[in-house]
Formats: sequence, C-alpha cells, structure tokens
Amino acid sequence: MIAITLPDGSVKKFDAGITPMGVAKSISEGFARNVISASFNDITIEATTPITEDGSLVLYTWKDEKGKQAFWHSSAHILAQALEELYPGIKLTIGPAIDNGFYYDVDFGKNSISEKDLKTIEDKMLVIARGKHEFSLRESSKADALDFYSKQGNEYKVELIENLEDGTITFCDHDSFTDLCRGGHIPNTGIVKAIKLMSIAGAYWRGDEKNTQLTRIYGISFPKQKELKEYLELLEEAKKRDHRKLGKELELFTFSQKVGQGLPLWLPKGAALRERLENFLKKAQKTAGYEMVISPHIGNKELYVTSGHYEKYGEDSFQAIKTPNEGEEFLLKPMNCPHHCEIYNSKPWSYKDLPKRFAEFGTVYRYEQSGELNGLMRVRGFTQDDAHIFCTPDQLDEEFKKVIDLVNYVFKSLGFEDFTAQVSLRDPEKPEKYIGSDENWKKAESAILNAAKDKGLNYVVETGEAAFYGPKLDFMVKDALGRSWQLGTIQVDYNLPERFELQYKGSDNEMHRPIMIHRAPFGSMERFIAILLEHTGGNFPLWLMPEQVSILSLSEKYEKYAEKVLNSLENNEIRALVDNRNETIGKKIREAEMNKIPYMLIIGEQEENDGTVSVRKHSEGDLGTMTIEAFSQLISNEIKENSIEFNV
RNA sequence: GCCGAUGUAGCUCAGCUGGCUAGAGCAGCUGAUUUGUAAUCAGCAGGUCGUGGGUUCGAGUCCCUCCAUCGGCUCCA
Repeated sequence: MIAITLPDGSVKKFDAGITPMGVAKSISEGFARNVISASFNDITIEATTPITEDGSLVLYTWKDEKGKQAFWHSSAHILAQALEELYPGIKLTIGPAIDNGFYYDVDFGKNSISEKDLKTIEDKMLVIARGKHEFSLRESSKADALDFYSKQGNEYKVELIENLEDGTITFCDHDSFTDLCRGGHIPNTGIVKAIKLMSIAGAYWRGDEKNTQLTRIYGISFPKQKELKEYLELLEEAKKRDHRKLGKELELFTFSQKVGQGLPLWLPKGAALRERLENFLKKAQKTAGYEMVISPHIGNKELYVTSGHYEKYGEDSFQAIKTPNEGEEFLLKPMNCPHHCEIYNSKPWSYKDLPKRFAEFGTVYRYEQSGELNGLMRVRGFTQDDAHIFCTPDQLDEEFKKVIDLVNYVFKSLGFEDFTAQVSLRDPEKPEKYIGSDENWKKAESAILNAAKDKGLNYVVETGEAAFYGPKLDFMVKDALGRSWQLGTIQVDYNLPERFELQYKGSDNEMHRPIMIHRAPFGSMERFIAILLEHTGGNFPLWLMPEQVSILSLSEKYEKYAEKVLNSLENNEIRALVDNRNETIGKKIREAEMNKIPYMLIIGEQEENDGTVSVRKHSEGDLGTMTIEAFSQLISNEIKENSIEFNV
C-alpha cells in the first residue's frame, strides 16, 4: 500500500501501481472523466502512469493550466502525425504547448507549405483524433533513440538526444506515430474535439538566426467545438481594440510611405492626447525633484565613440550623417543618455548637489528590422519620457525605490493594474556581450533586486536579458492579443559615468564617480499610447479625452445657445465642440457615440428656454436634464474621482 | 532581414475559372428638409485596381521584381 496526499491535504491509501486516473475514479466517476493529466511530487506525469511510492498527487482537468498544457502538447503530437502522413520524408523537431495552443517546428526540406494547406492538415488531424488512440510513454536507451533518428536522417532529434542523459529518454507512441518526448499527455486523442491551425511562420532551429529556418505551424485545440468558436470570437473582439484600427478611427495618428515606414505622424487629436500625458508626467516629475533639459536630435560621432554606442550601431542602423567637413560625422540619436551625461559635465558638482535628475521627452531613432515594425508598438522614431539620475552610491537604493514609486503612480493613474515586473540580468556565460566590470555588474544587479523586493513588486528574473550597459527592471503590460510589451523601464548604469568621466566632489574633498539611473515610466509615448488604446478600447479616462463633450444642437436655430454652452464649458476648462450641422439629432448622436465622445449635450428649444442641457453619456444613454453648472460639476467630479495625488 | 499572408475610391468591402466604359455602402460636394436621444431624402463627384516588368488578341484577375501592411521568427539601446 502507498499513501497519496491530495491537494486538499487528505491522504488516501492505494495499492502500489495505482494510476492517477485510478485515484480520480476513487473520488468520483464524473471527475475521472474530466481528468486529463496529473503531477506527482510536482513532476508532470500521465494520467495513466502507475504510482509506486508515497507522495502528493494533483489531478488536472481542462480547466487547469497544466491540463491545457497537456492537452495542447498532445495536440502537437497529432499535428506531427498528420504532417508525417501527408508529407512523408519531413523532419520533425520540437512541438510544445504555448500560452494559447501549440506549434510544431518542421523541416520540410526542399518543399514548403502555405496557409492553403492548413485545412487539409486540420482534417487529417481530426480523423486521427477521432480514432481515440491512447498516448503511451515508453522508455528507451540513448543508443536506441539515436539509432531510431539516425536512420531517419533527422539531425535535429539526434542533436536533442545527444544532449539528454541515458536513462531519462522516453518516447511517446499513439496510433502508428512515435515521437521523442518527456511526457505530459492526455489519455487519448479522442478528447481533442476541435482543432484550428492558425498560421505558418518561419522559425530558426534553436532560436538561432544562423541555423536552418524551419516551418512552424501554430494551432489551437479544444475539448468542445463550442469553445473553439468562442475563442475565435474572442480574437475577433480583440481586433476591435487593435490600436492601429482605433488610431485611424479616432484620428490620432497615421503613417505615410513617403515619410517612411515606422515613422508615425501624430494628428491633432493624437498630439493633444500625447501632450496631456506629457503634462501629467511633468507635473509628477516636478514633485519628485526632476529638472527638464533639452538636447538636439543628432550628436557628433565622438559623443557615441565615448559612450561606446558607435561600434554597437553598425551597418544594421541608420547610417552616420556626413557634413561638408571632411571626416565629420553625426549620428541620429538612438538614445538620450550621452547627451545628458554631457549636460552633467557642464559644471562641477559637489555631493551636496546630488542627486541630479535630468528629464527630457527625447525623440530617438533606431533602425528596427522591417519585419519587426508594428503600428505604434515598435517604430523607428519615438519619444522616450526619459530621465537620468546622477547620484552617489549611498543614494542609489533610495533613488531606485523612488523611481519605482513614480512608475507605480503612473501605472495606477492610467489603470494598468495588470502588469508584471521583470528584472533583467546579464548572461554570465557571455561576458563579451556586455561592457563594464564584473564587480560593478554585481553591485547594480543587487541594487535592483533589493529595490524590487523592498517595494513588494511581483517580479520575475530573466537571465541574459540585460542591456549591454547594465541590468534593468522593466514593467511589462499585455496588448489586446495577449502579447507582452515592455513599457516602463529602470536601468542602473555604472558604465557611462566611467566613459564620460563624470564626477563630483565628496565630503572627503576627493573626486568620486556618480552612478547613473536611466528611467522611463511610460517607456515611449508611442508604445504607451498604443497599449492604452488597446486597454481602454479608445475610451480613455475623461481627463485624457481629446474631446470630452459634444454639444449637439437640435437644429441651426439653437446655434446661439450652443455657443453659450460651449463658452461656459470652456471657462470651466472642459474640452467641447459644437455640432451644428444640418443633420438629424439621431445622426449626430450616432456619430458622437461612434467617436467615443464621453458626453453629449442635446440642446433644443426647451433647454434654451430653461437654460439647461440634456445630457447623454457614451454607451450608457440619457442622463436627463440639468443646468450647465451642474453638468460642469459632474465632469470635474468624475475627473477628480479618477485621479490620484502623487506624493514623495 | 527570414517564413507565411494581404494590398481595388478618404474608410469598409464586392469583382467567379482573364473578356466590352471597375461596383456597393459610409464619408465628401450640391439641393431639399430644421429635425428630441445610434443613420432624412435626392442628385453629383471620386479609382492609371500598391510599384515596375512579363505572358496573352485581351490582365484588377496569371507569372516575376520591388514597396508597404499583417501574423510569427530573429534582433531589441
């Protein structure tokens, strides 16, 4: 007999060799029908794996993340089988489950497939699934495994196996198909009822550009047809919140081929929105002791030779600007920090002057790969809400924490509750990728980790993700499709102060090196607004709205009164426009609704006589009649309720 | 940059296996209408079908080049 501990803490006795499915059945037959995967002592196992010792068992259904992973991973096996049957001679590589579905990377050799072929593959997969073939894990010796794939000429699987230890290698069989696999499957293929292959993409073997490019097929599957339908509808809904679509509809920004790809043009409403965001941050930064500076869009080559960026920005970047002066070169600035270092260097400093916090909405230009450009999310010219803090080593921890406070304030004010913090450290195995001493890196990394812990941030640590000049703390937010984007960033830098020979006089009357913190709460205005658009669907907080109120006159007869209402609102700093066109009120309302105007004021004879306005709220409807003063109060209350004070 | 897809009026889209002057709705303009909570009516105008080549008696439709956009990969200061 063995003792099995269940998640609720209860312990049950079973004969050795009981399977998770057996345990599930002992709980209830109905529950057992839904169990598709399990983990034993925190190791994922099959629902059919016999258990031979005491331990704790968790059973997973489709509703659990782990269950979904097993489900999708198993679906990848079905995809692989379908591909092998349809395209004999292909080489399979890896096929994992991902957040939303699964993929399989395949080497099609000389052949290639296109999206037109997906339907055929899908149909084949469904036939396999309906066969209700059981997945069964089988151990194999390393020699046998190598032999199996060598015979097939599959160098990818051979490479994978070579990196595995003998005795830990398993294969998974179902139907006539077999694949190298460490496990984590559902009991049989029949549980997969609905399959949709989403897209085809190129993906490099082992994620390295130098390797062969494989064909990646993305798919998703569900235990019920209805769930697939719902998922596809969800994707359609997400498309409505696409910032590119909303940006066009709300006339916020545009792109022009003549201007160049990745170079956004801000339209009046977008520019106004952006200015409002900038002012919001400027105000908080003033409270936090920042000073605004301004630097030019280009800098002499020498500036970037000093900073170390010159050699880093090679042929894959915007090229240097030449002048009539022989040998003179300027670079379009890819970042603001070198300029700010020179601002720091404009005069000598005492430790009593520090910290100095120089802030600038600085526009930078980077030649991002064409395939990487994406609306406002990733562009070639963008404005960072940049600032550089120059401080003494003693001040570093506190300054870092203050920046976290500022970022928290910004995110909270704009309703980004759902973000993750990521601490990016260097890859200790590739020191050649980074500039700066080992000792300084260690100091900087621990400063970040301490601050993140102290501020109670919910963070993950990513090794090898650091900037080449220092470790960083990034704030990641998801877009409408669930893709993660970096917004705010805080980076410690020991390198630039060294390169620019920054210094200050300490209390000991000796010269010292300050430490530099780069930080940008928004990250960039472009990406931040893109994410804000996708989160709000264009229904920004009232204080940010380009147009807060639309005054809709019932007919041209009420033009005078409309103007009076407008003046009165403007006196209260409410942004409003009059719609005095010769159109029906229904049409004016419809257009205002579609333009997401927060409030509509309908005015006609009655309102003019009573000195009132009839208020309609976006997507909510009629709020009734009130005086202009009462309405102004309503607006200012709403703005007040949704804003937070920033204190240091 | 690489893999796959897309590119027709300001916007959203139709145009089947190549066949006469390329269509619709919305937006725009003109006129009528002066309106009570999500589209008033009528008329007009608007496109060298992303670009450049090619195949063909004939190309929006087929082939190639380039450009841009989208989904991924790689990269990311």
